[in-house]
Amino acid sequence: MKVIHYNPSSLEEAVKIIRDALTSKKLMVIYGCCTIIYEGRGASRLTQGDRLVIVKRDGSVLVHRPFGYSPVNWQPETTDISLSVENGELVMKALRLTPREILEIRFTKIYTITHAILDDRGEFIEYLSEEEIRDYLSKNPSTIEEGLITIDVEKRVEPGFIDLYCRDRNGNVVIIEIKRTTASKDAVLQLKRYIDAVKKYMPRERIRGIIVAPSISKSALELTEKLKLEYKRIDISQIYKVLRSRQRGKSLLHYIGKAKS
Amino acid sequence: MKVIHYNPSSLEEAVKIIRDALTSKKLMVIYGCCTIIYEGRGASRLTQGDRLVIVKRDGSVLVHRPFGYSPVNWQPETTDISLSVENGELVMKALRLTPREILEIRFTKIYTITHAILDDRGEFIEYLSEEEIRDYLSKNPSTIEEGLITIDVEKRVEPGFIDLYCRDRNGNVVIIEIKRTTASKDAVLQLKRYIDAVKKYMPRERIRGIIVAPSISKSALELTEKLKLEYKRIDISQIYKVLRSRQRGKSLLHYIGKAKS
DNA sequence: GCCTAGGTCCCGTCT
DNA sequence: AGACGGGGCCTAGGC
Repeated sequence: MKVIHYNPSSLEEAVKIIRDALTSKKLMVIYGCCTIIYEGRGASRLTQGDRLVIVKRDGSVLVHRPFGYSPVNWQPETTDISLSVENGELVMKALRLTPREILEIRFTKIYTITHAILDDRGEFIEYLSEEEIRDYLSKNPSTIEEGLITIDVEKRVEPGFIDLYCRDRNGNVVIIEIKRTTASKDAVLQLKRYIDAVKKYMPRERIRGIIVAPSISKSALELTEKLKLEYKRIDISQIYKVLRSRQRGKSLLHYIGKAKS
Repeated sequence: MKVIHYNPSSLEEAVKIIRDALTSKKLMVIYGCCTIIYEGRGASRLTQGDRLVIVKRDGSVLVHRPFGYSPVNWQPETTDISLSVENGELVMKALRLTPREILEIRFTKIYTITHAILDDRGEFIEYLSEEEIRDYLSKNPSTIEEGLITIDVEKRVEPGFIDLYCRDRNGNVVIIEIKRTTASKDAVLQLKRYIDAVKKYMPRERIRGIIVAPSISKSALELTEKLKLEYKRIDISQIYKVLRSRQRGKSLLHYIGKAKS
């Protein structure tokens, strides 16, 4: 990777450098003093100050202030970035079509521009996404309850997708909603919706519903009881350990996340 | 703003530069080749590649790949960033305490480091947040329906907060749920929960529920009808114009967002 | 294109 | 500290 670094002496020069970087699809970082206008789903103004502006090769634009995780303004993947100099300001406009939104960055001063082509073909591997936990539990339903049998995974019903559609040792239908983190009231209501939908098709069957999560909020647990649903705690780090031991070679650090039950 | 730019010739030199920038609370941008390990609420690995790493003065860390809005790995506001050189790699560890999470960036090569103190005291002004729309509608309930009177705003009931608690021209209680963008099924269910909660206290009254939004999804509209609720479209750009005309001096661009009804 | 659901969501706010 | 809801959420997947 070769990083090229400029201290443009004028905004006109900066325009040339930025235009070059855009056409050659480089990643670009600008330190500059700017004001920002955004209009689209919402609308905002940011008065003058020093910021870091990042333009990526797919046209995504990020404006960062000196603190905080989130960009103060942004545009995800724009096809259309225009540049001009107006009234002594370098104006960069990033237009997005759906939804129709415009981000306008007006630089009064550009301190430095760096750009480079990043050679990034790295593989991103995620462990213990909800999907992975669902896969594990669908193959090991006894983790949830002895005698449970998985009938369907991600079963489509009217309101959405049922994580696990099972039957218990007594032959009852059991609908399972999995959460990777603390289950909230929303999760319980989601489960209730699925049960109501399934009940329509089997009005005479007893249908159980279980929230499966490492922890649950107090009000969510109350709601669970009120709606005659169940909550089953699972140990994520336990699943993690089992999966790790099966994937020898992929050595992982000790799992440090701990959720309360 | 003074941006300082380095091309460190060794990882040891890079450590010194980064440590300096950290202690003087600067914003720092690193172009480097690295692998990344994250463990916390989830866990991930990213194999080797060129990336942009940003460290802000509050200790937030962002790792960006050459495309996309989202950082591939991150840490929002860490108190503890440690640096070392191990086996020919510069290791930066950012630790967060609640939730307990660790981000480990292992650089095999650092191309450039820039850092600066950004003087950013700009004011960020947002227009038409849900709160602003709610304020407007509470003062102008006839926008929703002729004869409507606002009784309470953000009224606390068991499941949460009712946006607007009103009475119509016939004296019926009207519960209003406002959405700034397309209303989803969740919004409709939220409204239903509020109505059910209020019905407990006034079992004999007729209680109407209205979803107020610039647009609504097809299935949400069906659910609205099924639950005998109502949907009222509002024109955000109209409210925008009225508010703009009242705030003379704050000239705004023409509102470009258009949501379907 | 719309809609649904997840996310290391982040973030503010309130208890 | 947990809990709850909003966000220009973003992003992936289905239809």
